[in-house]
Amino acid sequence: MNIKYDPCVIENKWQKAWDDSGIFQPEIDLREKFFITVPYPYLNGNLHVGHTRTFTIGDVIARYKRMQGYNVLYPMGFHVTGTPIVGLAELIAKKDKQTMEVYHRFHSIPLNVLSGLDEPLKIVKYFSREAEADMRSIGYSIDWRRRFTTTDPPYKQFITWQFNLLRELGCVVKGSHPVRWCPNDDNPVEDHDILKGEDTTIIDYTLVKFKLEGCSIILPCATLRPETVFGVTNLWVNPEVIHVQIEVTYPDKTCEEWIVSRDAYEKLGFTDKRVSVIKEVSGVELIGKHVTNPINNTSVLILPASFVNPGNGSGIVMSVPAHAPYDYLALRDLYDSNLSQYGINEDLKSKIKFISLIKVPGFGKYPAVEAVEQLGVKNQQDLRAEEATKIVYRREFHNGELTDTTGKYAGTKVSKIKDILTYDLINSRIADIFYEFSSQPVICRCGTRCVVNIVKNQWFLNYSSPEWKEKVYRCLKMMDILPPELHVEFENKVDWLKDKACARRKGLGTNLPWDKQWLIESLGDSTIYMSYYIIAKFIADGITPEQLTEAFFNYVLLGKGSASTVSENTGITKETLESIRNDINYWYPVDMRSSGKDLIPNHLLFFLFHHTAIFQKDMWPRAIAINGFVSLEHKKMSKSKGPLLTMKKAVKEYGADITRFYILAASEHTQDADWRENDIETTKKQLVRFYRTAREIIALPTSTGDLNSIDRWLLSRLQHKVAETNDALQKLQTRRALQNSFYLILNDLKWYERRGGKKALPQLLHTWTRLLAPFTPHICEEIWSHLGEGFISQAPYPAPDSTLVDVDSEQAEEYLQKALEDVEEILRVTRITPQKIIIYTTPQWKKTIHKIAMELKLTETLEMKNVMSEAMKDYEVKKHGKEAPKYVQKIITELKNTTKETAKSKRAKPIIEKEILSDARGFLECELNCKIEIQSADKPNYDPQQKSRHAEPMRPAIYIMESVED
RNA sequence: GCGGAGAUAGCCAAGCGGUCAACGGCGAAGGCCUCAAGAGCCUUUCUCACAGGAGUUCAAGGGUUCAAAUCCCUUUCUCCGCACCA
Repeated sequence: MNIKYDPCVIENKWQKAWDDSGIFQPEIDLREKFFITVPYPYLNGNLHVGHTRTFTIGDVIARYKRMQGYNVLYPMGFHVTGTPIVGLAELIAKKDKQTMEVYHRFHSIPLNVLSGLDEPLKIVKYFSREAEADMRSIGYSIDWRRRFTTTDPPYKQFITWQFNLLRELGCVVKGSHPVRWCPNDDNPVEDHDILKGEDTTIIDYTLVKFKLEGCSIILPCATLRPETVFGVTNLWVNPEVIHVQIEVTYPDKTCEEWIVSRDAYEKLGFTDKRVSVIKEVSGVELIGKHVTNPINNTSVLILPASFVNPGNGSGIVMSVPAHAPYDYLALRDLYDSNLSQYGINEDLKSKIKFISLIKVPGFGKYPAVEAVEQLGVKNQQDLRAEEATKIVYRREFHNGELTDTTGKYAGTKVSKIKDILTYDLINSRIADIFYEFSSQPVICRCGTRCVVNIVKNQWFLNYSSPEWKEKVYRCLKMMDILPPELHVEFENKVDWLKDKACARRKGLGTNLPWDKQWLIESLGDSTIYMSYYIIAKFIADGITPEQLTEAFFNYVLLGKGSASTVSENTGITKETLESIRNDINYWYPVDMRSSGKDLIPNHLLFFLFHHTAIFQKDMWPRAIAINGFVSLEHKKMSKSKGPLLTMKKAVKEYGADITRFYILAASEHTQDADWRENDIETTKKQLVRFYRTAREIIALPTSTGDLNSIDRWLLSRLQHKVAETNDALQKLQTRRALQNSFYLILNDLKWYERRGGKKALPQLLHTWTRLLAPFTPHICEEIWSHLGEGFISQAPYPAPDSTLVDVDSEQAEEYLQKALEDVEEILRVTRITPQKIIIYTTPQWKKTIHKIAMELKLTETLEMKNVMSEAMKDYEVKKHGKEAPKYVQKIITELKNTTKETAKSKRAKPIIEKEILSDARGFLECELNCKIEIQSADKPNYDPQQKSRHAEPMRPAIYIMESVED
């Protein structure tokens, strides 16, 4: 072995050896299979340390399972479908400053190469080559024969088949949905295209149609609480605002006349209705008129209110003073004002009767009134009005129930009513949906103010279907989710998932087979592609896209039809077809999908939905594992803005094994890992050290003779670490696995060497190297090449060997460590320079009592009198009859505070203290730099300070003689 | 707002009813080794203590228990997702 640890040399060597031997290119055999996948990367940049974490976890499990004897398949592909790559090409083509800067600096792309990446296909080609090189350079055990890109023509055939099938199965429906829209670009606005208002969401208001009395003109009111229509006492119109009377044409050609604000008119232009202005109407004109509440045909008055914002909703607001503090306040403010200018002369106080429609604990009939009074809100401008509103809305929503005022809806929970009522109102044509941003304005990068647009005739995957969801729940029930606490999260997300638009206009991808003007949305085409890895291997052997017919996929993936018929139709030989089908049967389903936590509410969900829709139960995924993100020195990474650390750069700087080790040990499961320069430097030192230790052990001459206690101790301790590591890996706890397989073993090794151990080193290394192989495969191969046969990647993974567990030696060492610690502590506290130290072993009578107490603890009869009566039968104890009760009392208190299990484990064979101390005398003298004498507390030769009294089982007494000159 | 995760010593982070003053790592201090540096090794790192001890801790407050960092309740704070974007 080379003296110096040179990661680069070792890693290149073994990567080549793996590649040449094809050991990561599995074929069907008699072994049990294990199919593990991670989400393929999206290629709008180089792979970074975030990918590194997810992919390395996948690789560790793949390697672990392989060493456990499974036939493991770990494949990889590339995702390029969608808009970001197209967008990136455009940005590069026009030499966008930030893009060039980020991709040059953070993605480490030479400027001359970068400027050439001005077309999507060039980007795909460049990054897929880089990504494969990166993943090879970090030593992933990937079967590269199965690699593909989502725009490959054969893959498109696969997607085409999938979507045709989904449509046949009734999973695809047509509909429309609201999106953020830039009228200038005439396009939906994505998050990164937004200049202002990124956090804005689209809210769906219910638009209730009040009819102006005496004509058919409609005054629509937008509300988030449609149930309150039962409590409307009046409408609010802003007298300052000029409204418009418009003609509204529905898709079914029916026409209505509405009066709304000008803003609302413009927004309506982007809905599924056609609108045109008839004339302007001032707010003042409307005030004082009456409208009919469509829900109960009551007549309500229109009143003036300056708070009505024409930019929000329809510009006309319904007033529910019983349940809306603002409405109550506005009304109260009007009580004393003169409204005769609007032709209103009646006394509002007596005319307008509040209508209660929600019953909620903690409030009486009119929650709004009560809240306003409790908080002492003065008027509409008072800031506490907002607080009152929040309190009322929240309580009503969560605990409220509708009263008899609402007729057939009485008794319904407020939290459930919105969907039901809106549906009913729309059906009877007295309401409509009106979309609005949650906050204004939303500005596109081009500077234009965005609107909500309804994209019409869009294709949807109907994830909201209860039957489909039911299948997914069933699938989840059978699955392992790691960490298990996320199981609930998955179920919640399934519940929450609604229909999802699955077609888009822009980007790379596969056309919707039955409506070619649409492209299949990029998450929809990444749901069952794990099965395609199995087919991909055969496609590489020369099958053309034209041969990949629907019948082909139906046969190989679903087992429908027969090989001979498909062979006739496609020209693919029957044997090939059968062997593809066999491969599918063998490898599928996916045994584990390991992924970052960001993919839970989208990709992983769709992964489950599509599998349950397309495949039979036995092909449904078996497990999902989730991991967290990686940050850089506490800062969030960003592909497009930086900071970013690429996999390439990390491997180049530190080497594959160090990078792998570091990222795996940095954190567990869903917790985020923070990449720190300083920490990875120490990881480097650790591996250098491991290498050196291994080299030294290998160079050791073969030792003979029996193992000593300390050797047995080392090997015994090793078994616990092996067991822990295996357990951690089963649960995908890479951090815990490394803590045990590396740091804790290293610490044992330090103690072992300090104690002068040597004989067990080769055996330790033999196990240790294999234990670490999944994490740091290259360095382990290198060491293994001096230890064992073949590749360590194929060597058996260590399992705990119970025959090597040696409780006695572990207890002996614990005893010794404790004794040493005690001496050191005394020395520290007293600051004595010792001349000689006498250690007194436990007297026989205490051992006897200890033993009796332990036994009684196990039978739950640990009482003073029981111990005493039993102990006093012993002659030695009797001799110490005076001291005995005190010791018994002490031991009882101690044991009361421990569990039975602990007591049991401590009860193991009583150790021979004298022997342990005598064996370790040389060691102790050396450590403490003075003479050590061992005496028994039964009859000490020399005990000037009566220290021997302190001796107890597992804890000797100590007397330190001070050096005279100090 | 909804849903999820979390708050542990200077920092990262384990523990999730008794073996806990609390694994492990980093950082810091002292010592050994060395011509020296680095590496390595040992010790210390909540407070107090010249005999192996004692005291106060695990976001805050309350509770259950013989026993709580660990279980229950309340409060405060942090992070993540909430979609048509991969």
